[in-house]
Amino acid sequence: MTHPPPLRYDPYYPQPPYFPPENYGFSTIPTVPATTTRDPKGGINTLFVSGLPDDVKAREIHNLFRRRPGFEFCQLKYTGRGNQVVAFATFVNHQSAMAALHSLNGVKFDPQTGSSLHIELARSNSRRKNKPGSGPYIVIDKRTKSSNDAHETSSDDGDSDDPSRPNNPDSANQDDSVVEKSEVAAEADNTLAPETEQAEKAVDGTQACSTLFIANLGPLCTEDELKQALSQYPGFNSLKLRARGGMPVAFADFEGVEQASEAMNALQGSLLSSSDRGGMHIEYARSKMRKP
DNA sequence: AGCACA
Repeated sequence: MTHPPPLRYDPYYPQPPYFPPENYGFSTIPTVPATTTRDPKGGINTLFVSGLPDDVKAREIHNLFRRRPGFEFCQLKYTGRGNQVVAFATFVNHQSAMAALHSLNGVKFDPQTGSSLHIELARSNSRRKNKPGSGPYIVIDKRTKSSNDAHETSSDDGDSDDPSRPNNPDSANQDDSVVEKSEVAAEADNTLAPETEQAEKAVDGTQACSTLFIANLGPLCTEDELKQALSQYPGFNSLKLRARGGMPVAFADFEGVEQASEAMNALQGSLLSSSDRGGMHIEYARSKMRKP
């Protein structure tokens, strides 16, 4: 017998996906914010990425998505057949996943070969592996050492934690419930580099800033507790916690926008021990913290 | 939905 399903996540969902409450080596960072799989239609927050060269590294996939607002983690999967490599990138919500999809779909991934990315919504959300020590990206290598390319059936759905089935882009998908294709014309021949210098804007339109605004904190949140969580990330400078009336808010200053973004993406929606109203909500602050 | 300190 396993544990009874916790109803607190979504009492309206008949079989809520169970996210184990263990923290993967971290004391203050939970697994996934509570926004994960809620409604069936807009609830997909994982992207399916194809069109990758066969020598792609998981690190490259991670670097491709890590700056996108709301990014959580990704996994690279070497499928058993041919040279096909696919990746999955998971975001905090459907909205941020779509934003990343639109900004990266069709982008030339390798100028040498001219291969460009094809990104669509995954058929189901990725779940973080239970294995401790899993970093910000995960590699699944199903390539067989012996030549085994004569099989027609996909043999990659053996485990239940398989997030989504990669479909061959050349063959028509015979699903009766076809995932709607992205409305972006993928024919556009844009050689846009993924790392173009642009004033990074978050999903909600806020301007990137090296100071973060943190809300949805519990009334008993302490500065030390928050500082402990933030100082795990490089470039963390200082923290200011101020309680205005009821809910406290905080400002966390980082060396640069990049470091602030990293911390925001990593900590978005995560719980502190003092949290009582759900995970932290983190945005870019409207102005940088003054120098001490 | 909540953004201060100078």
